Amino acid sequence: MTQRNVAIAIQDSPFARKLAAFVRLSQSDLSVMSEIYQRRRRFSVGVDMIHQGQSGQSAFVLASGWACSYKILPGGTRQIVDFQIPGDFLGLRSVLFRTADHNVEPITPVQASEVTQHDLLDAFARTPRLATAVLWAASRDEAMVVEHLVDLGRRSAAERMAHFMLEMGARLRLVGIGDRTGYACPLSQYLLADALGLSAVHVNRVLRELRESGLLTFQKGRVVFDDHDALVELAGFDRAYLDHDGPLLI
Amino acid sequence: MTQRNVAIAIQDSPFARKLAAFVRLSQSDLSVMSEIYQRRRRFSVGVDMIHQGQSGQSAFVLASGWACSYKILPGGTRQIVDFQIPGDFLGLRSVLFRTADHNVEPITPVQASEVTQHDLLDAFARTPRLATAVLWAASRDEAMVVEHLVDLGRRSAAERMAHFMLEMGARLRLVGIGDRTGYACPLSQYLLADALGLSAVHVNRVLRELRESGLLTFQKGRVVFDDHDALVELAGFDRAYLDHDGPLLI
DNA sequence: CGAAACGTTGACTTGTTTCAATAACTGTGG
DNA sequence: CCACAGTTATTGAAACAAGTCAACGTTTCG
Repeated sequence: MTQRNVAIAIQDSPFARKLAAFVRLSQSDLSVMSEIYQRRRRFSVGVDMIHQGQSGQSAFVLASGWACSYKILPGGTRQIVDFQIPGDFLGLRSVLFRTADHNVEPITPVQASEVTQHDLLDAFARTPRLATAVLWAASRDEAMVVEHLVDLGRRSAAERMAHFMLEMGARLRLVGIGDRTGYACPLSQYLLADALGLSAVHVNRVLRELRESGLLTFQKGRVVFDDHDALVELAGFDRAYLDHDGPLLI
Repeated sequence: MTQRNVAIAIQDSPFARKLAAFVRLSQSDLSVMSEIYQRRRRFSVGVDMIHQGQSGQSAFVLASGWACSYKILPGGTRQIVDFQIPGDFLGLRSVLFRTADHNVEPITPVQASEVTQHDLLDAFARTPRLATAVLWAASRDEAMVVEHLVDLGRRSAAERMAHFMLEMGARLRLVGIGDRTGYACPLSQYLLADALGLSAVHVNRVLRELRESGLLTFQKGRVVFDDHDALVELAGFDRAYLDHDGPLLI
């Protein structure tokens, strides 16, 4: 494969497309990326990809499957901070700060490209433009975490659920999975509970409520928006924080 | 003032010290910073520094006073996402994404250096190393937002309060305000309520509880840690996410 | 086929909110 | 310097959302 072909291949990956939305990537940026993009690893459900408190952890670019990042509290309860879907970068902070402050675990079998601490710091030193793009993308992820924080702080259980389902739907559509009517969702009610700060029992009740009022159905691994507009209304969902137009830095 | 003196002056600012913790700043990085650091603006309580939904907003480096960033929900309730104290950078996302996805409002009278959209993008294009440092620092702020999210999702009202007070104490000590015994805190119980996802009435009750059990006293604008160790125990507070050692990128 | 994980539902308990009323501050103008 | 208005703090009683416990049904997978 010629240098040119490699560049073209990497340019079409969901990850490169995401970064290109922030910064125009040079030929050398792309070749650094394609180098990293080679190494693929597989992870099974239940095997931590990143482990809280450990240092020397790698970051990953998710190629297929779902993962979640979470924290465990002293009491043993956990809070899921975010879910990662194909194209997402994960574990950035665990590399930038040498020690992981959270766990990341696959929810389904996962394929991911490993980005070692050395890869990443090296890329930052040699192609600061690329570094800027990565951190810029991370900043968009932060907007999602903030929205999640608002969920937990000021939305009722039903509003949270609606907001969460809409957000995942919008994110999945951005990477070409799922459509306006719904999407395949591998999450258990326990995972939803840990993400939304609810008990699993209450998640079940809220889902029934939403189903019976004709807003949303989540059964057998599939989310169906029965009344998309009413859901948006209920959740106060404004997808502005997920979008932005064109590269900002030329 | 000579070029050299300017560099020395800016090097001593809390903001430069913060960035230098991540990346070794070059002479030209410092002069870009000192240029930006000149323009000081004052804001009174109640005057938005950044307004949700508006574009063309500036970012700021807080020189003195406290501010808070928050979101307003359709129902009129609000969720405070974070408080900013001297040395903090605020409004980064509102510049990176052209449109602000949150509000920022002073809690006390504030002095801040304005960083216009143009300044920032220009600095990013010309000194990508500086950009990396800024975004890296932003990544540490994200760790705080994540910890706050865990507060709201999985900690009881008393644990939240304890965790919040300890975190603010640690942050303030990092910039030389307050000590191990406590700190001056200009927050009202309403502000605490909007940050912790509680009602103001319940904030009052929780504060009483903590006071009566000899853990923490918050009265007349002063937080006193009556039993620091017990508080850390109650909150499950681990300040690791606030610290890190030495510049990671040389 | 059996075991384990996941989903569902009811009855009861708890933490937190809401409403309402009153008290203590803070700052401003007369 | 006091009076007054507005904001902030405090407390009680009642209402409510969500959690816990417990039992049972259903799916998934080795």
